[in-house]
Amino acid sequence: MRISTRGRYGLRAIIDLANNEYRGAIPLREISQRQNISEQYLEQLFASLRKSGLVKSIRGAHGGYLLNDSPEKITVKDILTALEGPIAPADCVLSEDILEKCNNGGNCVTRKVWIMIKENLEELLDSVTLAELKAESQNWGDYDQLISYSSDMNNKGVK
Amino acid sequence: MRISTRGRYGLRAIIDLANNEYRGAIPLREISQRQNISEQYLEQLFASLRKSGLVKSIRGAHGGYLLNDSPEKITVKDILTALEGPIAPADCVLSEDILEKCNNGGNCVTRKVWIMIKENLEELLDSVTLAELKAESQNWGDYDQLISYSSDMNNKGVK
DNA sequence: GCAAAGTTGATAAAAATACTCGGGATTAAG
DNA sequence: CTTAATCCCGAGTATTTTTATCAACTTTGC
Repeated sequence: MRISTRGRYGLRAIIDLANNEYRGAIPLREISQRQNISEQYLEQLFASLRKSGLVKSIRGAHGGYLLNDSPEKITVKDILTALEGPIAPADCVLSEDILEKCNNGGNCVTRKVWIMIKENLEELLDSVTLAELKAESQNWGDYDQLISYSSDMNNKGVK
Repeated sequence: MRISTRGRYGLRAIIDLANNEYRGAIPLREISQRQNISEQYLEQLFASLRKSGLVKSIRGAHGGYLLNDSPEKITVKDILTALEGPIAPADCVLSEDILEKCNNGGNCVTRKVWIMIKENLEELLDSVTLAELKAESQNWGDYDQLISYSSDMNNKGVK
């Protein structure tokens, strides 16, 4: 039950963006430096965020990324789903197609457990918005400083 | 946010055990056949369950496994934790030792999210007992038949 | 035109996962 | 006491997933 670095870095990165976009489009280079995540990896993460419609990009010189919606409308579930794919403890709760391949046809005790986990987690993550995380991070004073260095253990850092 | 096959197979296996132990110690061979999980893999899973005190073993001919406690006292959290390790979306919620290595010293918005997930999940999983799963599976009639073939996608089956 | 930025696809390295294998120890039954 | 059934344990391996990195390309402001 771990969240991969995609989700962990990505959430940090989009909070960083939310905290800075008042200045206009934010290039990944900036986020990379503040969050100590390689620019190239961030590119991958923001590609996912963009395809999910959470951020929009402005190309060319002085370009960068902006939130595509107000932070109040973006939830942690949106963000983690964009980065890690659907919340599904097991494949059989992912889609009906896959469920059909299962000989139990859904009459399976364990499946009920996976569905319970999925629904519980979705509700929880949907209840927290990016706006709340942004506000909270700003309460601590200089947000950029606080999370300047990796908060995650397996961050290799920018080279 | 996936549960590995250890957790998925293991939960099925211990439900199977709960459903059959009224007959005495159940050898893994039996569970292996009913659940279509290789005996050798089951050995690994039951080693974990035994070390966590959830099951006890009887060695020698006519040996096998028994629950070490009444099913009412065993929760899904106990089972999944035994099989997959502690529920921790990120390392920084795992132990104080690891947290100390984090430059933020815990003042980190994302960490709050991971703690929230952890606590929510633990409470949820602790609220479901093996007794409940057992009862539910028996309501469907012949439990053994119903879950005879893998309910999981990446089960290679017994050779 | 040039430099700053996003876009894309390939690929490589590392880690975790999902098993398999072989031998050893224990014990009930005949 | 022998045999077969069973658990026990440590290695080893194959596969998949994760975590990146790289290079080439496109877009655009100045």
